Amino acid sequence: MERRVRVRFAPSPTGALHIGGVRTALYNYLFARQHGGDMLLRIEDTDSTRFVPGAEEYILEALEWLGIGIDEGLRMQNGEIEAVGSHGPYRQSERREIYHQYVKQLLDSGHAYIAFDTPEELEAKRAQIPNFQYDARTRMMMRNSLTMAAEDVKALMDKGEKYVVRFKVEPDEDVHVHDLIRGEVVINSNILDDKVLYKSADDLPTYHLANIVDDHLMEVSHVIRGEEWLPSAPLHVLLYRAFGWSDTMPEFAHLPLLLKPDGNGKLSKRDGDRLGFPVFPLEFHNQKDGTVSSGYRESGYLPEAVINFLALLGWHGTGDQELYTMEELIKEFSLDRVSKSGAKFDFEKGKWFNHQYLQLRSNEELAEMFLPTLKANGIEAPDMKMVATVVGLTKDRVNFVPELWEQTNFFFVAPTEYDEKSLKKRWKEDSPKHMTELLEVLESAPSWDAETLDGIVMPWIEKMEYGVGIVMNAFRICLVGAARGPHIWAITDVLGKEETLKRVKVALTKLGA
RNA sequence: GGUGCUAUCGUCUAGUGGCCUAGGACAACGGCCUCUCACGCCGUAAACCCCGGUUCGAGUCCGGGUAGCACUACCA
Repeated sequence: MERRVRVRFAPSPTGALHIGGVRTALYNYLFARQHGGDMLLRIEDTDSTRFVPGAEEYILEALEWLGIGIDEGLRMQNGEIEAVGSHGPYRQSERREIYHQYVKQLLDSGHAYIAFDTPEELEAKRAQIPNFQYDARTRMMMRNSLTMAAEDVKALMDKGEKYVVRFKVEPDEDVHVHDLIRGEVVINSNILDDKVLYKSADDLPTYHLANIVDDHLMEVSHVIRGEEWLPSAPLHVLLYRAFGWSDTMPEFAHLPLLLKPDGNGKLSKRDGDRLGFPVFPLEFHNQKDGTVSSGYRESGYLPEAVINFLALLGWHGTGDQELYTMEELIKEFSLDRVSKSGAKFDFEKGKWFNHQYLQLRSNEELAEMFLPTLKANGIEAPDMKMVATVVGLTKDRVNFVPELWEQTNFFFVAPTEYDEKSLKKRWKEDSPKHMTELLEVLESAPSWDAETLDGIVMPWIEKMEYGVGIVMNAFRICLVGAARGPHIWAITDVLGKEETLKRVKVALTKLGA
């Protein structure tokens, strides 16, 4: 009996979508596509205190930008959020009634109980007893429906006293979790505590309950999530069993964590700020705390580069291939080739990926993407054909679109000053004389194309025995303002005869004739 | 503290008992190309956490240690 593959990505709208979360979404997506299954998106907003406005839109927009398609649940379509599928609603905050029903089932079957202990009382217990845990050993000394008479419980509830529902974990049992990446993980139930399944604070279930109920109801076949969930997986197995859903319990796969590039620990938002790279796919303006976080998209990353980079952080194909399109990833991906150990986030390699994918985009496309940077530098309405040409001449030397500016600025703005180091090395005593003569040679050019210019300038240099490097580098300084840039005839080609000659003349006046 | 997971070049990783004098990529370094700066190409340096065991043979299997990480909330 082969079940239809259905996976879900279930983020919490508590801020921008972390890059580790993006990778989890990606792996889910690849797995779903490969098996011809469904990729669902569900919003896990059961913590009303941590809700951040705009986070949900952000998450959906980020996935859309990256090309991680959603088949069911919530998705962004042309800037609008839409819900598709027959297993909704797909926001947990809208599923209260459903959870009520299942909590009742657990209560009725004796798998859960009501507890009146306040957060303050629990705090006191923890302070009083070292390593205090609400479990089989301690629950009989707490204020709950196990220790109190039924009528007292009812009385308290009728009085409106706040209470939570806790899962009753049976002691002394080895709970087996089968993990597709790690194999069999066994944990004794003694170390598990009687987790709160339903909170009194906001009349919503905790993650654990909502997660199991939803995955069951939404017919999820595989739960692919971060390793931080591995310790609570036994609890989830126990919950499936308590509900009587063991037969259809999903398969688990716990992904390795993304670690800080330096030092130790999990990659965090702060690392990005500290080391100067984005930790989020898109720029995010947090309305709750007023912070702004930079994003890959705004930093000039191409979505396909981010995807490729992320795919290889914790997964590797069978050969030496490093460059993968989404289609290739869908074909090649497999959970048993996912690493078990955490991966330090190597931002440098990300740059390389972007460089690779930048080369694959057309000059016209890149010119369009370059526009905002040009505008920021005061170039308002450039000739797009010219921009495309210039981009084509320089794209192989940059990793990001905005970097194109430092490679091409001299095409748009004539140099007003000249790089000192270049002058020292390339502007010789004879340079003014050479440039003055070169001016005449160029003036006489029958036409203004690379071939013609090369055909008259080179023989002239040779005849005069000036040395190609001496003349050309001085010429370059006149046009660029420094000893850098593409081939000189490519530059003159874009600049045109008039501008080229003008720049040489200006240089002669500024640098001394 | 407890429980669990993990452990190959600086980093991401290949490696599923002999093909490993450990392969690839990023970064680093050197060279080539060249009118410059880059790109590109070629090359160099660089790793099996430690100790036992199993085996004819261990990076690969087992045990112990050590280290790192995660979890240990009415957060997810």
